[in-house]
Amino acid sequence: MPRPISDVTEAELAVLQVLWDRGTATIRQVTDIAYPQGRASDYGTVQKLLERLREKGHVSRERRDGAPHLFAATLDRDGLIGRSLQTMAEKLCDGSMTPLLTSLVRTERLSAEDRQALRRLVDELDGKGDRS
Amino acid sequence: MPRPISDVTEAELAVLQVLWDRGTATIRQVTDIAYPQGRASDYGTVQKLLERLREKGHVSRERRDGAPHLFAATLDRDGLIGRSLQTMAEKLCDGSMTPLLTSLVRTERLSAEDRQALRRLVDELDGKGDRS
DNA sequence: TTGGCTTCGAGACATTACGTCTGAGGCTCG
DNA sequence: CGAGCCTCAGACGTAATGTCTCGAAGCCAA
Repeated sequence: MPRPISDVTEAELAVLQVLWDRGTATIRQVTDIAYPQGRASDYGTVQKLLERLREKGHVSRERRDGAPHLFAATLDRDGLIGRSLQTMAEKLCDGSMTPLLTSLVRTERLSAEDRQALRRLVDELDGKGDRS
Repeated sequence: MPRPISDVTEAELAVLQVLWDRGTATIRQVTDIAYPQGRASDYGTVQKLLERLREKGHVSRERRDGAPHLFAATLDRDGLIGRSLQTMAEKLCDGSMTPLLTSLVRTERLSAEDRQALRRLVDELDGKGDRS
């Protein structure tokens, strides 16, 4: 039983990016931005993508009478990042995110400021109880 | 143009895990571990998966005469993790890994030891030049 | 040698995901 | 009324993925 999954696909992500940028948008607006070539069928494509994103719970829709539906992302960029990292941890690290963290710190060329920020973040966590 | 990608698929990952655990293995050995149900066709399945992994350059094969081919992973777990993080950064963060890092530190319930280890890692980086 | 086993290589196959496209119907506005 | 949007729903082609099968070849034991 073959079944590739990815929660948010390539084209869906392009749509999400527009919503992230603009906050809210109509299908027409998303289409104009995400498909500048302006094919006739692009509108329908975007509509389908928004529909699927809505089924997944990542996008909400506001009905307005006399005006086109207004769409907004319910999953923001950070949310998607967290979600993806979680999935990745489950697949590759038995659920633990620590290996990902280690890999990132090792790989990333962190500037001095980055390192400072990171240290501050950790200190912050130290403060907030959870001192296990 | 539809084209979902993932570099390493679900089934391929299962095969890789076996190679990571055992170091090297024959098709038969991988099959026995990854497909305990023991269908007749599983051998062929594993063979195909190994072939595809080899095309992607993630697995190497050693010919031995008189004995079945011996397979080994050329991409280890950390390598795959780094690779995946990289892909993710490109898709979601314009190539920068910093947002991933921040998200991880925020999300992960880091124990005191984890935090210590992380601090040490950062200090280590501070030492090694690259003090931009 | 024959028969049976395993391996190897290659390809066929069914199912699904994904992106795209189309048509029917409804509404508004001129 | 007609034109032009919008919405809903579904169909479609292509590709990916996992599975399955086949023919050829090698090895070993009887």
